[in-house]
Amino acid sequence: MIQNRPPNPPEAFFSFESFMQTLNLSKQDIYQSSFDEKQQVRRIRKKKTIIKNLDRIFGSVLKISNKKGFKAMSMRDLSLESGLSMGALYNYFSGKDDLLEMLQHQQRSITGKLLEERIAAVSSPRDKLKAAIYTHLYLSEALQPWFYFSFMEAKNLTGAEKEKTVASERASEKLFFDILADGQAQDAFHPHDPRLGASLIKAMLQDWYLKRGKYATRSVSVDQYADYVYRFVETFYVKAEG
Amino acid sequence: MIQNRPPNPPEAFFSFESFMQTLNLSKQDIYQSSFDEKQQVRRIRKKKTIIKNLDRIFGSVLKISNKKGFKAMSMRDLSLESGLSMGALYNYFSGKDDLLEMLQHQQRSITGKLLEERIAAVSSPRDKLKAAIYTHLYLSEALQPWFYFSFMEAKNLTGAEKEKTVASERASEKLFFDILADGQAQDAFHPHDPRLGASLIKAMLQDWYLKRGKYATRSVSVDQYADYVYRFVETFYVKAEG
DNA sequence: GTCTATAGAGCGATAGAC
DNA sequence: GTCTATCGCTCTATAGAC
Repeated sequence: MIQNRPPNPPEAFFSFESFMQTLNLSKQDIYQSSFDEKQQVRRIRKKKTIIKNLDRIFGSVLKISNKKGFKAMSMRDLSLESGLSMGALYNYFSGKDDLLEMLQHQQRSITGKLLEERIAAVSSPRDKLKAAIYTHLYLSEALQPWFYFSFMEAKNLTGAEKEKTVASERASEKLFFDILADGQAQDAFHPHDPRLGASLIKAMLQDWYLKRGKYATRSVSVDQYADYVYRFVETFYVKAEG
Repeated sequence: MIQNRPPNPPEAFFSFESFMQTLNLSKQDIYQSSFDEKQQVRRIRKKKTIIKNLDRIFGSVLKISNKKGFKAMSMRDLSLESGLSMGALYNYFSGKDDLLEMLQHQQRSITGKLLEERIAAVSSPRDKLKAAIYTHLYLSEALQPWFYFSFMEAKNLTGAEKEKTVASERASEKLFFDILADGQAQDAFHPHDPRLGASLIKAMLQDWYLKRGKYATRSVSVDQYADYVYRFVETFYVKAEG
């Protein structure tokens, strides 16, 4: 088990359990820094309080919004669900818009960071494809309410938030596009249109967080799903080795 | 072009253009019969008026709801968008609930009817798989706003409507499950788990109507998409012939 | 005792029912 | 057009950690 300088890809790279450890660290960092960055009238000093309350707030926003929509969520709903008073809530954000912005920003930060890191950690097109599929599924498993929220609320966004969301969406699709195109350039993948391919892969990844309940009912684990999706994709794109 | 007793599958079975002719007939029938069935206080006699106005109403409901959600749509919005007065509107349905019910009922009727018909028209597992994929895509292309609406509003439904929607969703997944399972039983398909397979196929079909704008921007036609999806699925499931 | 963090009534604006 | 319910948000007294 204990091993120095793990090979490439490292052991347990394709296991949800070990993925979660990495994620939890990132999440705290991002809570903290996103709160520091906005130099608003800040009266809260204790790091622990900030993280604890932000976690409650975001969790409650997602819970309520995923039931009845962000727009239909009142601040009183949020106060009730989170157990924080109206006054307390407004110490953590400057308004409903700001709250939405924070939520979106954090999801994008975590997702982008981890996807990039883990794809960069491997080298062959085949490994990159596998890493991208697994990591995306692990992320959406760990942060399912965020992913669901982001999808459902996307069409209600306006202005800068809308643009950022669209850009982020495009970037993650381009990531798969690039892997497929590189694989073809290296003669490792079959020459199927990588643009449509990237869309279809994303569609399959998306189903995991949009229909999370269905898969839970059927006791399908994220690792089982990832394995099936990867084999499906591999059969179509990856040329036989040797 | 003119041909007696077309073979199985008939010519132009896999072309969106010819599919549309079948659909337009079905749609009129269903408008008419769904309106006749509900023996409410009916003051409208002329068939032409009924179809014309129901089409306006449903079109408007979908347009507004797909922008801001069905719940957020007021009857005033609908009156404005459809060009019908509040009084006129209430000749066609008894309230917002009833309107929703009619909309859902019609989508289910058309979808179920055409899917069944067209799958029954072919016999081999391979043809059935192809017919199911193409027909589902053609349906969601022709009725994109309906499909989008149904997906987005699903979580806001209650009671009997919710149950019917869930049942319909399950039925269409089972349809793909059965095709895959039959194919395996006949030794025509590889033995990959048909349950997960049905889910993944549905996920890819779903992307067509959820991201319709994206594919339009890229000038991907429904026939191109259908071809790609089918080849993708075929590679994984269908055994080489001979 | 000091000061951070919270409580929750209250304000003005507004959207929807009638 | 009116009227009410509810919205986002603010204000300031005070509870409680140190």
